[in-house]
Amino acid sequence: MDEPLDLDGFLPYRLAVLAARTSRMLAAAYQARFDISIHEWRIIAHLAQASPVTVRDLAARTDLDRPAVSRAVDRLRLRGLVEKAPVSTDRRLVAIALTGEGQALYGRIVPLARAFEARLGDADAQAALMAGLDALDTELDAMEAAARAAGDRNADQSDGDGSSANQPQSGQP
Amino acid sequence: MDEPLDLDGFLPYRLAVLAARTSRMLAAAYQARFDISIHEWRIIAHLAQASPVTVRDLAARTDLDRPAVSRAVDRLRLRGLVEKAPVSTDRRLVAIALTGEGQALYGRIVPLARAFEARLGDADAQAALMAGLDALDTELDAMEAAARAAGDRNADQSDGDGSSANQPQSGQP
DNA sequence: ATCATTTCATTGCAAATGAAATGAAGTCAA
DNA sequence: TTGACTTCATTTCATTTGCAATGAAATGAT
Repeated sequence: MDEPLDLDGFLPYRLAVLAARTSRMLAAAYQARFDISIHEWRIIAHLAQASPVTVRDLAARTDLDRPAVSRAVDRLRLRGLVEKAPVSTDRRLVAIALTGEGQALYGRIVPLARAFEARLGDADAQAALMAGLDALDTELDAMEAAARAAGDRNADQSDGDGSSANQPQSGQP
Repeated sequence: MDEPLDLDGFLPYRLAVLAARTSRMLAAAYQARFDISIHEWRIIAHLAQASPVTVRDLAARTDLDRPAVSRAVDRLRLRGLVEKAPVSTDRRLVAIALTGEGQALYGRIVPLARAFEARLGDADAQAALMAGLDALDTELDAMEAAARAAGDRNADQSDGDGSSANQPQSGQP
């Protein structure tokens, strides 16, 4: 090895740090006022968009693992923000939806989220960044597909549940 | 509120999900083989670049909070990968450096990291994404500076330690 | 129909994390 | 010099998370 990695020029690192920072700053807009964690907000936002949703689908859509979703949903349920119902066609499934109270809370947070996003740069800059992220998404999909096609043992092991969780996500662009 | 937020078009969300996914897939390249967590890798990578470093500076550079750094460093120390030494000029400080073993491990992971990055898109695409991320970084800095200048009570509270941790980071471009 | 396998949501366990607290050391003002 | 205040790394405490396990339900093969 000739030179240490230059972290500031290393894309995965740069992406991770800025994403964490962005999340933290957005969360600052709603956490103290509404006592909602990042995971909980993400779940609420998805439920507001498509409802009811199963744990499995919610996990895929939010890029969270299923225990995390299950627990976050239970926390939200304790606060009357979401409700769960069995699915008659498949008794394994649980249908999760926002309550009226959850909808109201969502409506109060959305303006904060929009205002925050508006400060991240003008429309052109944001469009450019989104295009870059879309391209990255495509590359990651390709990498995962290649790993599956190769039947590579290491990749199979490390992708494990992640691969199956991502599959429906890729199917819903 | 007229319409629910379109999460796929919401930049902070898109960024968070792709960053998490990227990190997870990169981590898959080294976690099973070397039993190194994402935080630990980040710390090792920084120590390989600049050493010795204090917990404070390491926390700032890795965008982690100080307890997390302190603990990760202790885990790495238990494995003989890093060492700690007091700083004679300021007894509060602890100087952290990679051991020979830590350097060797770093050297084995770097090719994996580089190979992973190379698969994230061609040089032009990556450069465009990095440019977008740099612009975002600038916006986030500006937002934090504005919050501090306004002396806004809410922003001060939620930024708290984060602001002071980010300060040296901004000063080392 | 039976049985093997897969899928689902939840739970258990151990480890990690975040916020607050702590005690030591340093800086600054009077 | 003393005392107030700040900074540092670590620890405590409560909570969350990740992985594995679990039991129920569904699917597929025979």
